[in-house]
Amino acid sequence: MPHMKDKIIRVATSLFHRKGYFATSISEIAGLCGIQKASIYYHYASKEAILYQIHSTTMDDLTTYLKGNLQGVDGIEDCMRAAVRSHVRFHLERQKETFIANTELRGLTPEHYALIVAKRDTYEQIIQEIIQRGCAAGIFVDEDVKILSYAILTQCNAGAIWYKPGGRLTVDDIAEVYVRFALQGLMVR
Amino acid sequence: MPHMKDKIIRVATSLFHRKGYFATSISEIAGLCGIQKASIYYHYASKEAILYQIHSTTMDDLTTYLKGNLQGVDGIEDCMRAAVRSHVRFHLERQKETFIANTELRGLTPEHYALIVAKRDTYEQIIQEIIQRGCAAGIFVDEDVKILSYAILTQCNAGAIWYKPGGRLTVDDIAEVYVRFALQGLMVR
DNA sequence: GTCTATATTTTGATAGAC
DNA sequence: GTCTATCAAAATATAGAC
Repeated sequence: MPHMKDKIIRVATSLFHRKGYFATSISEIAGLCGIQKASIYYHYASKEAILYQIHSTTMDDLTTYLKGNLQGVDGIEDCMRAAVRSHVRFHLERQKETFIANTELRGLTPEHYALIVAKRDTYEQIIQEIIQRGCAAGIFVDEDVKILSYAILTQCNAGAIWYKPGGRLTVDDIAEVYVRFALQGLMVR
Repeated sequence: MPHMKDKIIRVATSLFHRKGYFATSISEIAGLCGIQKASIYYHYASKEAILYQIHSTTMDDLTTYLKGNLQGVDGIEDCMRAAVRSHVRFHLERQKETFIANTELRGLTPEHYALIVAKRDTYEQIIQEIIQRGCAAGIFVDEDVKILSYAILTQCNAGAIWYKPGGRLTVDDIAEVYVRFALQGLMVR
């Protein structure tokens, strides 16, 4: 991707994360890119197109990352560990984008909204299928699979809100806390 | 509280929840209240004052509700159950307000932001103290107390996002799922 | 307490030169 | 690929009549 088109995404991601999509203006994005606001429209058709791009690549990368981390893993319990670990790591390493993906859905056009929700459903289904298999096998607790999956995914997202790179705990430390907590909550005693 | 002042809050809460604070205009709020936008300013000094009012009463009510639900409860484990139950119920019963409280902090002035974060800290400390006592007593797992508390609080907030009143599960059903899942994750085996 | 009218600013987006 | 100039619409908020 050309240089400026990339830079616009990086700057917009930073601003959308800090101030929110609606509170961020095209001129602010342009200003931090060192160009005039009219020049933005050479690269993107609208402000919403920038938001959609962020959503789309974030969801694609998240799903690709999960599939890669599940490759060659055997056993339901280990699959679940790998899935939680993958989810947490991605959310901590791409904090700003995942925060936007979780909170700025309302800025999308109805068409784009539907596309992103479909991507999200695909991702969640991979996780839900693992939980489902564990419940059916009797090694996971007998609770509502959707509630369990949302609970686990959301508690991990929390990390992306308070995590500060370079702090007391590393990404791997935090990921393992969530893996242990989620698995302890899931496994029957 | 007088009639219209109340109605403005109810209408604004609904709009902020559905469209977000920045995407909602004063004229939309006024329109749904059946008055002109200028009349809003007789009741509130600014749009931000409306948002602050929502944040402030929601946090106060949340904390009051928790304290009431902990009254007379003995034992660390039962306190934790009561706390999670209280948290989930409040979030499901006051879905719109708690969603705003969790996602629209950035619309506040720096002064109001500091006040609301202080209220939130007070609330979290009550929960963290219970977890701390459980860890110290050796009945809860030996993990980072802040991570655990954020994980539990956030996973319950998730309910407020997807919960539809009148659906398959009642508020109490859902609360008990979260109580069991959180406690199972916390208790040492 | 609500109205009409308006001030002021800013927004997203477009046209056309270079 | 970036610029200047500009449009049209919408925003928050205020002034003053009733």
